[in-house]
Amino acid sequence: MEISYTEENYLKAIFKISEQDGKPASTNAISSEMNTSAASVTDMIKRLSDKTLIHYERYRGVTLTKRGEQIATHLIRKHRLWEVFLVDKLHFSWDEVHEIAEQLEHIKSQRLVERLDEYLAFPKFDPHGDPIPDADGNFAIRKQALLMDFQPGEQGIVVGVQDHSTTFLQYLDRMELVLGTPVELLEYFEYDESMRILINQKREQVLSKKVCQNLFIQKR
Amino acid sequence: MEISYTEENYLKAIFKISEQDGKPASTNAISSEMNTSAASVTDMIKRLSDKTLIHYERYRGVTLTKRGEQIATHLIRKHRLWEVFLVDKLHFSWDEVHEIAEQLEHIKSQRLVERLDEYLAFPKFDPHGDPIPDADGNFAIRKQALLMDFQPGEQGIVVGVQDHSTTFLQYLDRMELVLGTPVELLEYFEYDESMRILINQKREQVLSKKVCQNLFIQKR
DNA sequence: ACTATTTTTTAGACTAACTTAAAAATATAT
DNA sequence: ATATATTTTTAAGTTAGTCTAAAAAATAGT
Ligand SMILES: [Mn+2]
Ligand SMILES: [Mn+2]
Ligand SMILES: [Mn+2]
Ligand SMILES: [Mn+2]
Repeated sequence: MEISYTEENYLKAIFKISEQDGKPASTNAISSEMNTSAASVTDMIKRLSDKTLIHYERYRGVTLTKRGEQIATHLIRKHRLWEVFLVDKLHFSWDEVHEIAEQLEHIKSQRLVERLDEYLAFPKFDPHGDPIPDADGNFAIRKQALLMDFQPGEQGIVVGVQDHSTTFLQYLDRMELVLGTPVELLEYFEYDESMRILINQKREQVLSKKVCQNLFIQKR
Repeated sequence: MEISYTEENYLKAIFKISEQDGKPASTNAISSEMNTSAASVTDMIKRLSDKTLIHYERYRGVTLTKRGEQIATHLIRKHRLWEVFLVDKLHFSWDEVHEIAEQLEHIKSQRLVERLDEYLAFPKFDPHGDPIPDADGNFAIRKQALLMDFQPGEQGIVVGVQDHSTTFLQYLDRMELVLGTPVELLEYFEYDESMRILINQKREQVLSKKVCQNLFIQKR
């Protein structure tokens, strides 16, 4: 059965919401994620349900079926592989690639994904530190924590971001807090919940609460 | 103004027909190229005309405006660059790439095209020997002729194909008549218009009329 | 338990892109 | 020149995806 560009985006939205909230995706949550009206969502829900891509009970929210989830994770796989391609091969910066990958993820060719994966040397994470699911939809798991939850003295390396906005990514570039950078929490200021950290074992920097809440660090 | 995926394909079809026939594209020619009904074409012609992408007089056929032609050549540019990528970098064979490039040509990102072009070292021809237009829509010209029109004794190298079908491309692979192969016309048989040629200065081969009509050779 | 608020669905309507069937215009052939 | 054939357009209708406004159901607050 053919799945349209739009249907694919709805499946991806439902996957994202379910993952974030840990419960069925509500009509409003989907409409907000998709920037469409709630009525349009109800409409699409019927279509996806007819195609057995989602489980749906009215007023109860939706969850993906096995097949729906497989399509969603495959889209995420393609999205993230293309982001790796754009950054590693075409030298885009990490704040420029998402929009293009949003288009590229819809290219339909099983063989293309496999060849691309191989060409990129089977990457496990994308340029933002997000895991790239394998062909079966399994995501690599990594023990990571928000800088927010660190105690003074603890060390680690930057491995990902919660916020994917251009402004945040450019801010991190400016602070030389790219993926792989070693950091150590020196001091926590209760007053504004900011933190003083040591970047790359040589430069001290105070980071705001907002920044600390959006930076994933792998402890060492 | 936004141009849809479908509108892009119509512009490309009109460009192709005008180029082939050297005259305005008729409704029927477009419907045949697009695999849609003539009525659908008339419908779309109105939309494209409203957007000033084509010149249109009813019952007279259509031609592209400057802007319409610019969009069409830019699509061809992207299509052929992606084909080079697929063959050169992802090691697809030349008979597998067209379908995927049909999708990739619609990815919208000026910067992506530029980076891709650079990454591929600014190729001037695609894997089928077709010229890749530059950013201004100018095609490289190469003096080439169909093998059909050669005289016994003349030599040259294979530089392109007229027929892009999978079966023809696979036939050429089998005959080791890939792009760049030196050939010499040894003998012409009037009976069935077939030709005996020397491939790569070592192997003799008889080619049918149909093959000779679809193979572009650059004389030397 | 009832009322008020929020969420979701239904109803009705629009656009892009498509179809078939019929009508109109153009081209061709004697 | 007129009849015939071909091409193109018009008319009417379908589907996917969208919208706004109104109705219905579920949730929350006292
Ligand atoms: Mn992304
Ligand atoms: Mn990413
Ligand atoms: Mn092609
Ligand atoms: Mn080609």
